Amino acid sequence: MATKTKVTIHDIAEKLNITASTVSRALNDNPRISEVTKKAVLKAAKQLNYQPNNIAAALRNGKSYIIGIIVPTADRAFFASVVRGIEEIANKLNYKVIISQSYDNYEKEVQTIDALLSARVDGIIASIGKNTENFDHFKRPQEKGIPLVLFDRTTDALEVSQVMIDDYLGAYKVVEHLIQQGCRRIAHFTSPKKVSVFKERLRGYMDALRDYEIPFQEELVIKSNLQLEDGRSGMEQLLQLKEWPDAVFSASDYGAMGAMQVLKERKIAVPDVIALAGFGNEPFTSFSDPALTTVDQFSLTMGRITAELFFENFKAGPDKKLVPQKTVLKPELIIRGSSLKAKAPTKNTKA
Amino acid sequence: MATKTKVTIHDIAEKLNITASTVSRALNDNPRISEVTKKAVLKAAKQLNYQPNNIAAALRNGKSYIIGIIVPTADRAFFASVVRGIEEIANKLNYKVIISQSYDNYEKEVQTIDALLSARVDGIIASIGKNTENFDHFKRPQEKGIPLVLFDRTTDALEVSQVMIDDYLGAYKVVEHLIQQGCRRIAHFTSPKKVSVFKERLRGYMDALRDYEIPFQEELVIKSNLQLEDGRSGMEQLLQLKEWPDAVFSASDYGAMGAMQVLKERKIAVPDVIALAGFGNEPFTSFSDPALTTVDQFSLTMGRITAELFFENFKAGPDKKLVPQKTVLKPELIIRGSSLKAKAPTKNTKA
DNA sequence: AGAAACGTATGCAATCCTTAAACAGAAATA
DNA sequence: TATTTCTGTTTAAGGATTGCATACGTTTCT
Repeated sequence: MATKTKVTIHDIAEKLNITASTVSRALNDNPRISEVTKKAVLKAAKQLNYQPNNIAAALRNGKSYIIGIIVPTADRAFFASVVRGIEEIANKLNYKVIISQSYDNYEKEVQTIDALLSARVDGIIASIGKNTENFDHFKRPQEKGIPLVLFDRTTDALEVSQVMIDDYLGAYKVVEHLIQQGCRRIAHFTSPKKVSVFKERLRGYMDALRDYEIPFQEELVIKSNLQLEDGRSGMEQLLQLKEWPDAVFSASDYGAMGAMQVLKERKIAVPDVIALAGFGNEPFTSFSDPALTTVDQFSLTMGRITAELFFENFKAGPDKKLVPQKTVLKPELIIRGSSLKAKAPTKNTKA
Repeated sequence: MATKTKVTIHDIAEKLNITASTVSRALNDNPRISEVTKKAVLKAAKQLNYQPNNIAAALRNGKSYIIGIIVPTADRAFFASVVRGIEEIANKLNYKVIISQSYDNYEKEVQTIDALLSARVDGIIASIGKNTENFDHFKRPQEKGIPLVLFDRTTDALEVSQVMIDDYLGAYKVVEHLIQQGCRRIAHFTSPKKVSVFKERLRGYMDALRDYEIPFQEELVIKSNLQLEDGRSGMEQLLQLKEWPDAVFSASDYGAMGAMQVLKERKIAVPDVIALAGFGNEPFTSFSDPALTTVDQFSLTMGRITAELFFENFKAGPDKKLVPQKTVLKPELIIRGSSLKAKAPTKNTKA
């Protein structure tokens, strides 16, 4: 009972012989309404099984309490964690999140921005797709006064706040570690795409080599999509070289795992003959044998920080032309068996 | 330029000296509007940089084109995949998805339902939290005419459509496989929670034992939260028994991995001394050494099917008191090294 | 004492933007 | 001429919010 079709504040008003505006104020705990009335309203609302209509409120207020998230795909551990972190913070502030996937597809990304704007989200948090080279669509939210924050896959071509990890540093640390383990011929799996994270990792790789006076060898850099299969074929390719590498640093954990599979199949010892390291600290990296040395990206933290930064900017108001903030998280090198040569000391190991 | 504050259909109407309703119809490709007018409207809309206001449309139509998803957590591989599958289908139909996490917390789950109803979602797709034992809050959407579909963690206490895998069958197959490998003392990791999936897996385990005339042993069933740590302690516990088990079937992959870690540390051969099997086909299961035998749940497919079922019900209309459909997907046993004894034939292996 | 001033609690009416039913004028057809 | 057909217009929601107005009781001042 008491569950007719749609109950509105007018129904509550009618029941109590007051007006809808009073009901509205009472429900919003407006100080202009007496305690007595508030209580009566609350009680009647419950009795009638009233459900607030956020849509109507959003129309009136110009605020939907929804923020949009755009990720290439929702089911990669990294993005899933970031989404979780964002939702966690948003939820605390009574915001809801709409999630959309671009599938690394440029057109879809453009459409998605448009759809989110039409949905009247109060802001957008995004990670740019791999194939995106023109960023004009990311300017549209700001033109409309909708704040935008980018994470991980960002670009400096836009004047927006962004949160990322120091991919350069992470890569540098990996390569430095491999060198300290005695490796001198270190291969690198990277992506041909113009994605900042991969460019940075490559830069870190090259700089570490340079700093340790190891010559850069073109033939040791393999460009691919960095998936498991690419790791396999990349490794095969490296094994064709007259001189094998003594380590492979893949810009993605998947690539490293592919390489590990090939090496195991061929009974090539990891890490003793060829050491391996990945990037991302995907859950599976700790379960392989040997466990994979990798770089943790603090994905959950990144999600939280991104959301916090977003809401900070947000509170400042759309008028305040605030300077875009760039937050760079320090990655952590996770040293595991795949790169730990026999005599080297175990340190910094993490499950 | 052309980007003032907010452009509405009235601005377009004014510019063209027609009325807003005509503009609205033109934008919606209503046949009652002439081609000439439509083109003019479209052109003006572009010129003015018009962005449709879905909120206003939703208020008017009583349809938001948003569906809500409730999952315990967004960053478990299984749920992340399901979410991806749902979003994929929803997106094709021009729906957006709001994602909320219940964190397996009952109160939060209740609140979330309420928040989604207030947000005026057109429907809800949910997986029930582990600690939920009262399902009244799931009745509310239907009272309000908002369709609800459950997946994976479902309940028969509600008259709703649901999509799940045949957990019973999956578990049965695992245990049958272990028996065929020669195991006779098979332990099982399960959950103390009243979650259907775990109860079904336990039932499958027991029935397989019974069918093969292996006595059920209370001491071999370990109840825990099924995480990595629980798998470790569960394994430790089993190793205290006077007589060790010769196989462990964990209702979750994490539990199985924990067990594997302990066995490796103690140099107990897997699978020769103790075979292992998990459930879920988490990505990491194929990377461990030995790779973990498990059950694939077709999470992505489950997401897609759930969404399709949802939209099917949806199109039928809220009035049609349609009989709730129960879709049960067949799981696939993925046999890998952790359960394959030396002499047994390799079959059905999958990366 | 009478009136102005003030504070409290609420009502009134407009607004947010889009849509659809009902209606209307002009051209086309019977 | 009467009736459709086309193409729009008028008008009224849809539900919540808010600036301004109002009603009433109390305090303060002359």
